[in-house]
Parts: sequence; C-alpha cells; structure tokens
Amino acid sequence: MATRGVNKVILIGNLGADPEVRYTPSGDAVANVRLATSETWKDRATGELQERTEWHNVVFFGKTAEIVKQYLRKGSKIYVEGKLRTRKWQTQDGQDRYTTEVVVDMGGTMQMLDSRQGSASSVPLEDTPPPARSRPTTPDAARPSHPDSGGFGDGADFDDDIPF
Amino acid sequence: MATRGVNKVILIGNLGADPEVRYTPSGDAVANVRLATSETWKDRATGELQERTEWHNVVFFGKTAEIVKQYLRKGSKIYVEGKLRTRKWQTQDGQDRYTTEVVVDMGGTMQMLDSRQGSASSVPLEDTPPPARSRPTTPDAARPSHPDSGGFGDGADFDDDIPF
Amino acid sequence: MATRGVNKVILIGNLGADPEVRYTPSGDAVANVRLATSETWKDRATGELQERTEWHNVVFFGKTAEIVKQYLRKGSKIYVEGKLRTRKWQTQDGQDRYTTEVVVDMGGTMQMLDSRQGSASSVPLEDTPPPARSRPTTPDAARPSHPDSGGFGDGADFDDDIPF
Amino acid sequence: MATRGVNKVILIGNLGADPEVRYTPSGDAVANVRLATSETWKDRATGELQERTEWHNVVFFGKTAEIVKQYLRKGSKIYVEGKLRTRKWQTQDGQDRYTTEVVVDMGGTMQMLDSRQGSASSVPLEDTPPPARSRPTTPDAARPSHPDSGGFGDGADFDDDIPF
DNA sequence: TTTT
DNA sequence: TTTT
Repeated sequence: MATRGVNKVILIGNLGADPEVRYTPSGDAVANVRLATSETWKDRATGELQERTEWHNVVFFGKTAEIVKQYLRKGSKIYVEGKLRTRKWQTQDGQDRYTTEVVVDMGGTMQMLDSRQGSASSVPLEDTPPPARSRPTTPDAARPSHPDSGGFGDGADFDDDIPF
Repeated sequence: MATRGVNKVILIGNLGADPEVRYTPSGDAVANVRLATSETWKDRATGELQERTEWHNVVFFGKTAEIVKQYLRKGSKIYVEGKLRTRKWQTQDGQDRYTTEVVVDMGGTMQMLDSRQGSASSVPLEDTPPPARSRPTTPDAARPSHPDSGGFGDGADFDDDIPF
Repeated sequence: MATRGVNKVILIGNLGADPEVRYTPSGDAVANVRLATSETWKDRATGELQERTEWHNVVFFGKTAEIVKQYLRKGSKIYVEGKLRTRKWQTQDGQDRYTTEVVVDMGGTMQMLDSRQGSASSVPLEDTPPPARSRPTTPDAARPSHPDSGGFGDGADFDDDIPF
Repeated sequence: MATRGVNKVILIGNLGADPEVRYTPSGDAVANVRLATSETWKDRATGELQERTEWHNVVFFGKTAEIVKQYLRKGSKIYVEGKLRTRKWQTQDGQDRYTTEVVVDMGGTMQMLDSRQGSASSVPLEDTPPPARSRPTTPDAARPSHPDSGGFGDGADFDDDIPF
C-alpha cells in the first residue's frame, strides 16, 4: 500500500474491557478494544499530582484480531502501531455521527507487554466458537499446545504465518 | 509531563483550508487545522489505482499556534507530532457529541515541509490582529522582516524562544 | 515478520550526495544514502542560534531501492521509516569495525517530500549502469510522460507493484 | 529545541546488563544501557522460526539517568523514545572510531514496562557509590515505602520534578 | 556531504 | 549481553 502522506499512531496502554470480536461474512475476525493511555503531571501551582486518562477505540483485523481475541483481556497492556480512521455512521433516527478509531492492519503491529507467566493477560481468553460455518471443525487448532508456557502470543505482524 | 502509557500521533499531510485561530481569555493562541493524509494502493482484482483520503482535526497551542497562524495556509504540507484526545461537547439541543483531535502541545512538534521560496505555504497568512488587549502595541513585531525570504519558520517546538 | 520488541526509526532530512546503488548477485537493488537531519536551538547563555547536523547511513532494498535510484539525488528531502541495524565488518588489515545503519525494508517506508515540479529531486537520476553511449540521446526516457503532473514518485512501500 | 528535520527512534527491549552510570563534573548523571530488541520470523523455505537480536547503545541524561540508575537493571523491559547521534572518538593509538547511540534527552522519554511488583526491574539498583558494606543489610532502603502500590517508577519525562 |  |  503506497501512501502520499503519513498517518501513524503509536500507543501503549491497557484494555478497559475484554475485546469484542465479530466475524465478517467471509469469516475474517475483527476485534475492537478500548485502550487507556494515562498521563500524569504535577500541577505547577498546587504541586499536586494530576492524572488524565485518554480512551482509544482500537480495531484489529485478520490474524491479529484472532490473537487479540485469544490472548488479550481486560487489563492487558499492549503496544499498538496503527493509523487514524474516522468512520461515519448513522444513529437509529438517521443522524450522522463520526467515530475516530485507531486501525491496526497490515501496516500496523500489536505486541503484548505483560507476558510474565501467571499474569492475567497471558492467559488466553476463552475461545468462544465463531459463527457456525466460518471455523467449524477445529476451532481451537491454533491454540498453542502449552498454554502455560507463558508469554507466547507476543508479537504479531500481519505477514506472519503463525504468530509464535 | 510524565506519562504512564504512550499516546503518539505522527502525520504528514496537507491543510484542507486556512487555519482557524482563536485566542483564550489569557491571550494564548489556539489554532485548528484540517489535515489530509492520503493513501493510494493498487486494487488486486482490477489493478486500478485506488485512493483514500483521511481528514484529521489538528489543534495547536501557544507559540506553535502563532506559527501556524502566520505561516500555514490551505495546501501547506506539514509534519506533525502530537497525541490523541477525544473531547466531549454538546449540541445546541443538549446532545452529547465526541470529537477526536490530534493535539500538538509541549510534547509535540510541527514542521513545514514546503519551504521552497515562492510556494504558497511559505507566504505568511495575513496577520489578523488578535483580541484588542491581548497583544496590543506591536502585534506584528514578530513577523520576519523579509517575508519573501522563504522557508523560515520551519521547525517549531514548544521550548523555543523564537522559532527561527 | 513478527517481533518481540520494537525497533523503529523515523527521519526527515536531506541527501548529502546522490544515492549509491549496487545489485546483489540475484539482481536485487540495494541503495545507500547519506541523510542529514539538523536541529537548531538558541544558546541560553549567548542567545545565539546554534545548529547541529546529524548524518545517517540509510539503506534501502528491493523496489524502494529502485525508486531511490531513480528519483532521489543530492539535496532531496525525504521521510524515512526504518529500523536500526549494526553491522560488523572488517578493515583490510583484519580489524573489526561496527557501523550502525537505518534499514528501510518491508517494514519501512520512504516518501519524497520535495515533489514540486522542477525541483532537483523529482528529476530521475540517470538510469542504471548504462553502457556508455546507450542513454545519451534519450537521457530522460525513464521520466514520467507528464513531468508537470507533479508529485509522481512520492510514496513507496514495499508491497507496491508500481510506486505511482 | 527547534529542528529542521526529524530524528526519532522508538525502541522496546530488554537491558542486557545493569546500567552504567557516571557523573559529569557538574554533577549530572549520565546512564548508559545496552538494549536488545529481537525480531522473529518464519523462514519461508524451511518453515523454521528465526530470531535476530539487535543491540542498541542508549544514553540517558539528567533526571532520567537517575531513574535509570535506580530502577533499571539487567533484564528490565523498557520503552524508549530518543534520537540518533553518532559520536566520534579515538582509540588509544589515535585512530578514529564512530559509535552510534540512541540519545534520550529532553525531547525523549523512557518508560518501564515491567512494573509488576516482585519483578526484577522494579527493584531499585543498589544505590550509588555505596560505602562497601553499607547496603547489604537493608538492600531495599531506596525502595518506595509502599512497595505494594505497584507500577511506581513507570514513566519519566525530562520536565518531571519527580518521576512518580 | 544536505537543507534553511 | 536481554527477553520469549
């Protein structure tokens, strides 16, 4: 994908909730995540510590969405590299709305940052079976055979055959 | 400003219109810009060249806002480093709305990328006098004496005393 | 290519000399470039403007190397996204040396930032190791047919079929 | 510090050894760190998992250097944002050498990424030039008084008064 | 060795 | 020399 211009977002933050995963008609996973990045600073006047949390809508596609589904959950800390995209959508009564998301696709990356064994986020999410005919026979075939090995699943680019 | 987490946006694109500049009650400039980043790619099926343009709301503060005001205009090509911020606001009839912007403040940067002399964007915007008492006596004192010298004004970080 | 860890470099600068291009035995182009990034600041004590230029060795591979060869030359301004790599090599008398380069490969990008028509860097470099007299009559054969269309050659990612 | 050009490095990796800290004549800390970033990929031919580790010299100044000294040690995982700088130096027999480093100064950032309590890197390094037997009995004296608060020490920018 |  |  060639570009004229640069559109890049880099985030490190924690999931505010478990990922929401859905499947396209063609069977591709799409994962949505709420990611919090916090900044803290000292108020110059009062000297008090301030904190501001920013929430980001992050969308993953394809193979990375599968990894997100399996390995991330509420509280997981991740590094994300993606791009900005503003989507137009309509409310039920036909009003226009715009939502800006961070899209992580072929040009992006996701990495898990808390792969210590035993930590919450290295425990795979329950592998909820996707829509009947999209991945029917062996829904868990891709799950690593040693779920307790810790830290697997880290590092996922789109041109991977397998993420680990 | 300390951070727990990373929130970084990097853009290269062109202004869709002249910057809109306003002043805070304390006299600080705030500049808003619509920035277009385009990506093009070849459709795998048809082989046709596709293009998608993304529009970003970029907000500059303080000294950088002044530079934006003076040196950027419709068509200007810039590099921007900032962070994401989603603002909640209300419509006239009291409905909640959210707008995501790229904020360029002390932790960010702006650089002009088309400083060729004679190019549109190196010509300062008309220096519309700010609110009466905020910059009273010599509103244009900071304007370079050789407006045709081209290319000055490139590069502006917040800790500059003077940007050039 | 999966990663555990992040290794990313982003540069905007000017070429200090024409690119040096060579070919691997398998026929793939490799382009080397010296890229200058400058930073300027005001000395706090003297108030004088200081400047420091940093020189980077940037290496391009494959299709991007071809584009570098054709469209970049001394003075060209580019945006580069790549990664750090330190190479070990030997002097003629067998001493070890290390050179750190910015590698722009499949995970990276290059964009030309001075695509104004008539500007030096939008003029293609002379094409390849041309058998002495083979190119003189039509030195600009590789030049796009609409030299005034501006902006060609900008934007090159590795998964492009053709950069424009 | 204004810039014409962009010179930015973003790394996530692990320390290969404890930081080396020295002090300038004026008493400012300078910390040097060896940082490993690994990338892994599947060999297309053999299908075997490949790994390549890149080692980076990272230099921290001032307050961040103090934090590096106190909280990082061999194995610590960090996020780093800095710039490239190639330094010329001389061997004992007067030969020129060049070393490229990632400099983390006022325009950069460091963040600790393994702040789980109990993890190696949240344990402060032994404090300064310690009179030989001064630390063994209370090795953790420098540890914040609320060790269970978790995540302290994360996040350090240069304009902090205190990093946490 | 670039650029302004 | 790290990490998985």
